[in-house]
Amino acid sequence: MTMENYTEQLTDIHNEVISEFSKTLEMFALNPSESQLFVTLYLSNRPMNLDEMKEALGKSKTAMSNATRTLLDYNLIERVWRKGERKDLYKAKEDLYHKFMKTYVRRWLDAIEQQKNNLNFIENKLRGLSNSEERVFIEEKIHEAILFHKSLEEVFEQLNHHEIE
Amino acid sequence: MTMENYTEQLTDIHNEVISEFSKTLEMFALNPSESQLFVTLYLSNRPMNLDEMKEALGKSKTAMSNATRTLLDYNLIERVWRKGERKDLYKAKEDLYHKFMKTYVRRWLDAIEQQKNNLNFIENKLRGLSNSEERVFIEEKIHEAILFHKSLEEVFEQLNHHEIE
DNA sequence: AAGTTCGTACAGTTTAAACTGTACAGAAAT
DNA sequence: ATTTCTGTACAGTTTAAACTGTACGAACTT
Repeated sequence: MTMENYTEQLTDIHNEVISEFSKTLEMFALNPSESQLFVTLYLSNRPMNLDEMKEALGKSKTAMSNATRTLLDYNLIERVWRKGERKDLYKAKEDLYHKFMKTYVRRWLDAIEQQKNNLNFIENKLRGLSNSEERVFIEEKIHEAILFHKSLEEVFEQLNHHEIE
Repeated sequence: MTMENYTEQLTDIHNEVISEFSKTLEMFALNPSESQLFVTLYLSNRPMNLDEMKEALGKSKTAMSNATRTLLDYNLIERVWRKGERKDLYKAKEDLYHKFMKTYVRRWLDAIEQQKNNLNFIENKLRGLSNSEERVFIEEKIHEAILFHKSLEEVFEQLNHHEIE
């Protein structure tokens, strides 16, 4: 096998991993650039700067800048300092599974809690109205919806405590 | 309180519930029409036909037709027969939480499994290549990614068995 | 201080998702 | 058999997300 062939095959595999892995990450409300960038950093044996990312994914520098910021927010990557290096460097965080679940589940739970609170507020507003068949029916439905949200919260809380073997 | 005022307030509450509850459902990869339609059926005390849905949500009949089909696929609503009624009638399924989690988690798991299998395939392809520092490094990363997928599968499997109080 | 370089804000473009209106096939009614 | 009605396929439009290129402030270099 020639040298060109070998590195070419490695590059292919590299791209295939990005393609597949990022599909999973996109399921967790990351957009394509964010997902692909994370996997790229994850597969890199050294930290990368914006220009290298841009080169690696064939996208604009702005897209890379935005994606890094989101991934930093989500605590999935970190900035790395290196002496004499002017450009910002980033690497994927270690301990992928825990970091990922923690961040993801947290965002998820926050959103669900918000909606649950709003439903509670609506329920209280409804209590101020006088009785009617219609009112009682809706009240019951809202109550059930709130329980549904509570169940979701409960089950996602469990994800936070689930240990990887 | 006048009668107009009363029903108006009930309508407001109705809409607020649709607004809030559908946000939660949208988090589970349902689109706006599907989410809103589900909540509408959920809050209705009787089955609805396409024209009633269209009226209730202010959207096109085509949108309602598409949304019902998806919700049927996801097993979240069911068709109801009524004597002498020509139009198709639909209602939300009972046992919201279990139906919802089951469908959702199933779709989720199927997708993750697919990507895990693809990563396994890539890993095997890599094994065919001769050794190098680069190869060993990537191989390790792919392996870790597969374990990540396995953990996700495991934890989502648990959701299927989680019981509502 | 003047000149570079870096990251990001912003406005504009492209691409994809959501939605609409029309037209039509199949079923029901007359 | 003809007409009416219902659900959906399809093509086209609107709206939102993703992305790009330019411009510029801040930080660094000379």
